[in-house]
Amino acid sequence: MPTFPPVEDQLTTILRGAAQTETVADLRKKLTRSFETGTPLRVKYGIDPTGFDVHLGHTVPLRKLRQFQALGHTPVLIIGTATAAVGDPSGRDEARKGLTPEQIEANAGTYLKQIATVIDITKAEVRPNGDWFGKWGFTDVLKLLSRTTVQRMLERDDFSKRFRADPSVPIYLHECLYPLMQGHDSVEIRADVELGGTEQLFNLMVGRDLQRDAGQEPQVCLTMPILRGTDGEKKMGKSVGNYVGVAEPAKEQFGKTMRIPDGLMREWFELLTDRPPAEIETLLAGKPNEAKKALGADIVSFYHGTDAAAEVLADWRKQFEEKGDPDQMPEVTIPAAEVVGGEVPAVRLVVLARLAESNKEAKRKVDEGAFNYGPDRTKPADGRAWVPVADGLVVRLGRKIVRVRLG
RNA sequence: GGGCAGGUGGCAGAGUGGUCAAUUGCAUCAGACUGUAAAUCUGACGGGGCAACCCUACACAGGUUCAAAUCCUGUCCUGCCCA
Repeated sequence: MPTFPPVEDQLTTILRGAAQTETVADLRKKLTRSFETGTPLRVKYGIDPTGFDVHLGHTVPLRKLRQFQALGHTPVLIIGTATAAVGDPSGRDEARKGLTPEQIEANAGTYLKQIATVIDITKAEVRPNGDWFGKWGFTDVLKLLSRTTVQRMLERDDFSKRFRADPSVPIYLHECLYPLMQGHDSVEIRADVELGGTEQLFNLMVGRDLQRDAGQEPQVCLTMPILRGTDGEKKMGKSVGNYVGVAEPAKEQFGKTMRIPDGLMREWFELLTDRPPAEIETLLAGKPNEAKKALGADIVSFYHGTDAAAEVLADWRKQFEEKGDPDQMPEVTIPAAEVVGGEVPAVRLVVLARLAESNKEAKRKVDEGAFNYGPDRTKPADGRAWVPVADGLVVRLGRKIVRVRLG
């Protein structure tokens, strides 16, 4: 029989960092029973495979799931293969576009791999909700729909905002199905606890209702604060482009972290690292730059290991504090045929090195003095000037830096 | 089904026959300053060309015109009101 830490200790861990818990009393009850009977709680977290990148925003609830796992409970991951086709309206001011089955299928695989960096997926249950919704007939859908009312749907903030906006923003009927589907997932897997961001509260609560209807004990809904993205304003998200992906290279993760506004550091430390509160306070009281480097190193260590973090940090110092070149930089191979007499026109070089998307842009950047090359950071006189190119030449444009290989 | 209002660059939102590759704000990129932060200032911001100029673009398809984002017809889509 599995054994668990004392109930009150578990509660302390679980509630740390949580935004809202519906309800703590229910949670205590479930934990107590679990402790007494040696039965792990089933902790649900759902993710819709709507893109290729799992980002740090997703990891906030995932890290909570990891804590549950560490305490001995069972994570149940719902891969929203069915729900992704609908699109979650939560926190949205417009409809999401549903995805095609092919896209969903492709995304689901890469998602799991990325989620595995946060929780031990071999000891978790992974359930695509297409497994049950795929078997549904129209009468099943009708039955699910009859569980709620238009009034209750309109109560939710996302919808009422869209409804009242002038001009109003469409609310499609299928979007109303989403919370019901998510709620039904809880019935299927008999969830004890469901995790989500604060904007998920409505959806999570629907699960409670549906479970009650099905004669199950309602799940505990645990919401985590929403992580703001690199811009320090908006919720981290794919569409806004303010995210740091868990699968990104160490250097990217570190660089993006260094560029977040200072005011965001506390939030990120608290939601993305395991640092004890006292240490966070000490770091934040010190030099912001040092604190941010510590934050970046924490994040990189988690996904790429401490060695990678040390390497990235060393490169950072080299590049920005000693104004040199980092050891690690991307390489771009340019065809030898482009080189005439050992030289290439500046604009052409910028394009070939993929530092700019078009000749126009390349020319502009060269004219702006954003481009330089070689150890002396030579700037060409203008876009037409010929640049001597040898294998291994380092070229820079703004903060982008690339080593050129001849091929 | 009927009436009305709309669909413009990543977003918001001007533009109602040539002066429009399209004002402005946000976002983005770059330069200066810095801690690759913030704030501030400056510049850029469809593609090809050194350039004259050419090509593509203002929901989609046609049409009128020397000339269309702008006018006409049809299609698709959205909102509001009525049923």
